[in-house]
Amino acid sequence: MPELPEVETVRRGLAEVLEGRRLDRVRAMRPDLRFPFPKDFEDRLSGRRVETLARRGKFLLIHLEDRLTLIAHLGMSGRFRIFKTPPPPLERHDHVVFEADGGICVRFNDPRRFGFMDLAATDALADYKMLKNIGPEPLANDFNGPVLAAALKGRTSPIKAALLDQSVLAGMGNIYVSEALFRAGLSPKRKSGTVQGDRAEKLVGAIRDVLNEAIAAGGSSLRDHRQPSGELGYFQHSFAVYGRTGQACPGCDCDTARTGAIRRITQSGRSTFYCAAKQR
DNA sequence: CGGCAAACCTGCGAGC
DNA sequence: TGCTCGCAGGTTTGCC
Repeated sequence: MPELPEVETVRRGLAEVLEGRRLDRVRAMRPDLRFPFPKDFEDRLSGRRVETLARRGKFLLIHLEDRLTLIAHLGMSGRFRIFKTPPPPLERHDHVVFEADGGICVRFNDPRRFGFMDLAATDALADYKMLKNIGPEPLANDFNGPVLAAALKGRTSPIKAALLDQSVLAGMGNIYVSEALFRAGLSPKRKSGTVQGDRAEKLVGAIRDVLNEAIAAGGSSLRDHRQPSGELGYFQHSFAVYGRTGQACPGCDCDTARTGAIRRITQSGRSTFYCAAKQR
């Protein structure tokens, strides 16, 4: 489910109710998600105060007192929901329950269980296996055309695949890659290494714009995503190409009958949507 | 290094 | 109604 905008939406929603609060009790309702919970998961979290919530790519980082960090990944279908005491009955696939002071109950629900949670020392996060090889944050101030161009230089894979590669760029997923390439006018099949100079500059602008707009909309709710408050995101209504096979692309004067308008192709096993007339 | 298929797991909609 | 199939926002692993 979640790409950077959805994870950022979750981060903000949880930060609002959890920062500064003590976790009275944390319970894992099963032994594993994608991976087993770490040893003493519940005991190491219970009783600790939440300091801040951060995000790195699609990873949610919950910093707690005593320099402990809870690392959470939502996989495809994971979501956090906030309830006030008394909370409603547990639902199917509610796998982790956080009870915080002030009558706050947070639950992690994940039908497919591709998500995971782990604990690490806050000061050792840079060495954490799944974080240490991750690429630059697209919304950071120091991310720009030359940085992206350098990361793509010499690569022969399609630009679609490169942007999905979290070691090239952190946080992009299947939706926002298609949308950003459309905005930048770049074919998803273009060789990564040819995205240099102005093309890289334009792509960076497109990536930042689409991510910022999606965050402002609370993310995209296709099926699983909800803001922690329970509200739906609404950026799905702003998609130009994702899931719009056969439709005309917006703001494009391409000849729908001739180009077939928005096409869907498969790249590295995943759907890509694009306009062959506008994207080169 | 690159590319691809398969694996992990459940749910949903389409088609018969 | 019920079955099968294909598809789904992610990531890793193994193979060529």
